[in-house]
Amino acid sequence: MNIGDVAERTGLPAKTIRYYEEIGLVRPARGANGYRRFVESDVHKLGFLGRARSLGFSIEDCRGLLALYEDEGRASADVKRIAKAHLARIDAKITELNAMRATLAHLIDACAGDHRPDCPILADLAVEEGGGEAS
Amino acid sequence: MNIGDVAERTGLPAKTIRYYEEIGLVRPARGANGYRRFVESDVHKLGFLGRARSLGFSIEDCRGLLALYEDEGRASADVKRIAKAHLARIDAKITELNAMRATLAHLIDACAGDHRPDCPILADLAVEEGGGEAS
DNA sequence: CTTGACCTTCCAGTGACGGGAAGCCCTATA
DNA sequence: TATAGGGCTTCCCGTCACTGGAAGGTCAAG
Repeated sequence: MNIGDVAERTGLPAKTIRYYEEIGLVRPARGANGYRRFVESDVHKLGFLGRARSLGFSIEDCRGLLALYEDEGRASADVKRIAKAHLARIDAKITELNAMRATLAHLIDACAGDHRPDCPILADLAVEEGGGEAS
Repeated sequence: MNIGDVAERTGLPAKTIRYYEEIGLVRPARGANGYRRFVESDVHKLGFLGRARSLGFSIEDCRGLLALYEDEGRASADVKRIAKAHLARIDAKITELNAMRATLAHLIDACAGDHRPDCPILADLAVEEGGGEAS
């Protein structure tokens, strides 16, 4: 199977697949013409990678997960540890974004949004002390 | 004022301040010795930038906000538009992260996390169709 | 035999900096 | 006055996970 077919089947761009080979996540064989020749297990691995990436796992996480996936004798605890660490990062990011969202929504709400120059958004960004309190 | 003092007062690393100059967000004067010489308005602008960045505005957003900030005759609607677009991006990101979080939390919950190799997390990543449904 | 799709490698750029080297400048102290 | 140190300068590379594009080789169809 050529890279184009694999791209279609996995939903990953060909560029991405080449990149994954470059960093050693997959090792497709090569045909006499120099083309990459993918077998089913390559496609399967790339699908795995695509789904793990879409869950926000980093490339290094994926490398670890893939190694565990291919290790028949792994302990599920090892996988769970990686997943829990990632979940914690997600939670931290969500918390951060929620805080931003609250501040920003408050400022937007306070801004008339008309032709006049008065703007609480800019006023808040201009002050030295952490503004944004609704008091 | 030298860059070190400005870094301390604004909380921005000196590297970041130099970068902001490089991309034209600030234009500090130069002393005879080649050192950057910051005046109060520079410090104020950098503080503005730091706060806008901490709210997640992109550099290009910041450039626009800064221009509006310095334009006495701006319409608050222009500021509000930028802020609302950013809020929408934040909301999209939060939605995406919540979806990830739900899937991941579900998988983690289903994983025994012991010495045995059976692992729903890997099983889900291995299948072709979008798994993770609690059904 | 040509066209056009597909494949290859290599190089550069993204966003927003951070690390570190090489070298100049300024001040304080011996 | 010599020197030690800290701060400042520019420059270049590295980050993360790709993406775009150029230049050129390969293959199937007409």
